[in-house]
Amino acid sequence: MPKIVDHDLYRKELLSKCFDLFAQKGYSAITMRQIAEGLNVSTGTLYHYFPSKQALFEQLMEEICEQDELMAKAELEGKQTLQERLEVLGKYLAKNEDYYIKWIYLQVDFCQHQDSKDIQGRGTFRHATQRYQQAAHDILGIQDPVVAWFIFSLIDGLIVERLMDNEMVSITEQFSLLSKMLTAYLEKPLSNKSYNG
Amino acid sequence: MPKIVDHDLYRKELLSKCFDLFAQKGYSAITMRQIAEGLNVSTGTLYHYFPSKQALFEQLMEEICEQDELMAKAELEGKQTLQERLEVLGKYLAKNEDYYIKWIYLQVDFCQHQDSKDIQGRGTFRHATQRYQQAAHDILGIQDPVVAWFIFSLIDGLIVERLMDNEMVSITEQFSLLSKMLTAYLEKPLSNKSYNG
Amino acid sequence: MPKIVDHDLYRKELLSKCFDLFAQKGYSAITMRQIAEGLNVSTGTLYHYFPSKQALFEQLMEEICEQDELMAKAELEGKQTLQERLEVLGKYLAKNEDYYIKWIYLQVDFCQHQDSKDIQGRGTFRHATQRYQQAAHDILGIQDPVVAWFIFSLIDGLIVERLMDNEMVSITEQFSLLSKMLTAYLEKPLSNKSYNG
Amino acid sequence: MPKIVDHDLYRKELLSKCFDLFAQKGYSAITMRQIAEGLNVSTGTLYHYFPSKQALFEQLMEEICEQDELMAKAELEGKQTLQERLEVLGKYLAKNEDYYIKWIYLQVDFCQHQDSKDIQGRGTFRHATQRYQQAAHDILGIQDPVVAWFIFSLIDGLIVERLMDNEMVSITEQFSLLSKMLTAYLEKPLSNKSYNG
DNA sequence: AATGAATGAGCGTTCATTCAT
DNA sequence: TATGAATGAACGCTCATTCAT
Repeated sequence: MPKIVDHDLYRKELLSKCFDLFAQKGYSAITMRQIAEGLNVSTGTLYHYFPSKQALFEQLMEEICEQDELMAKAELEGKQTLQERLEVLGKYLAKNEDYYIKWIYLQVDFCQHQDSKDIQGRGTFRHATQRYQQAAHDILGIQDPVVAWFIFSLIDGLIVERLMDNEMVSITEQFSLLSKMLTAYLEKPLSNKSYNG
Repeated sequence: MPKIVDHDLYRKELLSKCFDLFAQKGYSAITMRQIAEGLNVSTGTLYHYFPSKQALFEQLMEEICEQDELMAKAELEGKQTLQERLEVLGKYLAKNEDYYIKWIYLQVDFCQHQDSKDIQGRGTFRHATQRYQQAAHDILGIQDPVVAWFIFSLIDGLIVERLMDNEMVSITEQFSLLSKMLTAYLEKPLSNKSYNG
Repeated sequence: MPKIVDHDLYRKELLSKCFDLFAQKGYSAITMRQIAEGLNVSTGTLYHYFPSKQALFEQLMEEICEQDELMAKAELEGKQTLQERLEVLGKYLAKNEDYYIKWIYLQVDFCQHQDSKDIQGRGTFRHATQRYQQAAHDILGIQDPVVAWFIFSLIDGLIVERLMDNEMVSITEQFSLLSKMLTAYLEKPLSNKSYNG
Repeated sequence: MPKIVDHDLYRKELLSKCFDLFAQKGYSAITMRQIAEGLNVSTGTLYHYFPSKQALFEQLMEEICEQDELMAKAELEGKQTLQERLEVLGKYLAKNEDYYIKWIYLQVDFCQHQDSKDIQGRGTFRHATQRYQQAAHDILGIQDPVVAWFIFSLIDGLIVERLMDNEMVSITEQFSLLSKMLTAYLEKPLSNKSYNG
């Protein structure tokens, strides 16, 4: 009888602990030794669960994509008006700013890393993009994809500004402005609402 | 001492050629040898002009910050209305999308790198942030800083989406929407225009 | 204690399956994991039967030495004339060329490995050498040790040439020549037959 | 101006010093660090001259093949009769036994290593084989290829026996026997001299 | 008896950096 | 000024071996 360990469960446990490590130093800069130390295991054990640094990173991305979606959905459940939803979303982002800064770090790393290496895991990201769009419908109740991507882009941009330590930008403040702009825009009776309407 | 002039000139020349190299692979992943090769000089020569990889990177960031601001200003010179300016800015960004994707890569790298290493060059970035805000005034003619940062954040976010290869997002389209939303919002007679307006 | 019997039997069973594994990759290049996989057991089980990689290898050598001698004897049983015996031996070697190539690989590995490491198992090989000489008597009916070692050396050399993928060398052809040369030499009435008579 | 080093010359110098190192421990068992130490350079320098361990080994093989041929030719130059040549060759091999034991170690390593890895450098060896055959003509003045390969195989086999520390085998003694057998065989008037003679 | 998770030293290789020329 | 040879610490990864189960 082997040592009783749920291989897959432990793998996921390790995975979730890697998030901060990768985000803080970046994919290339962090070493497997540092990750192992951060996880309180030996390098050998780390390689027992993940075949390579790249595989570890890709598995992490996938895992986080899933969790991120679930978290966002859970947060917005039951909110009715757009204003209400935006407010909740803004507060949620502001509260979890640190998390989303790390998340952006990871995503940018992933893309940079994808550009130069073999095009593994491209599917993962495509998939994520589609899910995000779907999430826009589900979460915000917005039909127009241009508006949906406007909001998502703004969110990304706000996180990026915060990541750059820009203290002039407040997520809640910006969400408040977004809410007003959106209201003004959507209420305006005349003209087509979006470029390709 | 005419040599000094040559030295500095050549240094800036090398610097500008480093942009793509750092952006494509990331700070940690690219090697001094690769940079030297890309610059068609020996590693010795590279170290003759830059004391270290970190210094090279920091000098590059500073250089790009300056150039970026100049380019943006030049682009928007003479435009009068906000709509006109946004349109020109959107087209400019769309046209130079690849450049700005690289620019974002660089900035994110820089921040990640700053977080973990000695806090060198923090000044550089702070400075840049202030300049950006100033640019909002000068370039877009927008007084309200919240609105200015809204636009800058959106721009960052759009670039990030493009960087992630999100083909659902079109910069010009989004700028068109921004223009309309902004118009609707600013025209609306009632209520205060911004959170802390 | 019937378990002891099983244990030893199973150990020999595993041992014989190791032959190809060591021969194909070499002592240093093959890993205990690969051996375990090749034997369809876990590394733990492998270590249950053999205290170390080195011990496993040494036990293998001993085992093969014994089997090799038995096989050769069995093959030549009942042959009367030298010519007849040489022919049978040549055919046998040609037929089992692959086996003897592997055997040479193993022996060379063993010696190389002996030279550098602790001088364990030196006895094994000495022993084997003496047995080979004895075999020359028994198997070929040759009294003169110089001639006996001539033949053994030639066999080794032919295998080495085949191992080096030398397609110009045919074992049967060479044995045919050996037979003729030996006949011519032994028939020649004059002079002492070997260097040190 | 760079440090003045004849890159290629130094490379060959390092190469020739690697011979013993590889021969003593075997390709897989010796480490690049050990080689570097043996060469009195850093691992970095070693990699400056050789792109990989495999490449180093292959270059070594090629180098030794060339030198080996030259040495053998130089040794036998001017000898007239076959007996004389065999005697000289035997003495030469006996004197350089240690060298040829190492050479065999290297060759066997190379083949084992070739079998399992990419089939690089196969050409090298084929080439060497042909050169050896050519050498048989030039060096020994033997026309019949079967006899030529008989002698080469015997040489290989003698070296292998010595490598296995078989003290019963003396190279000069065996060469003396070879000489006599060959004389007896070649003098014998009747019958065809060799298989395809 | 048998498993496979765990370890950490050590592997082949790379890298920022130094320095003789 | 400019070169590229040299260094050795550190990288991603592997391995023989141990041990809890």
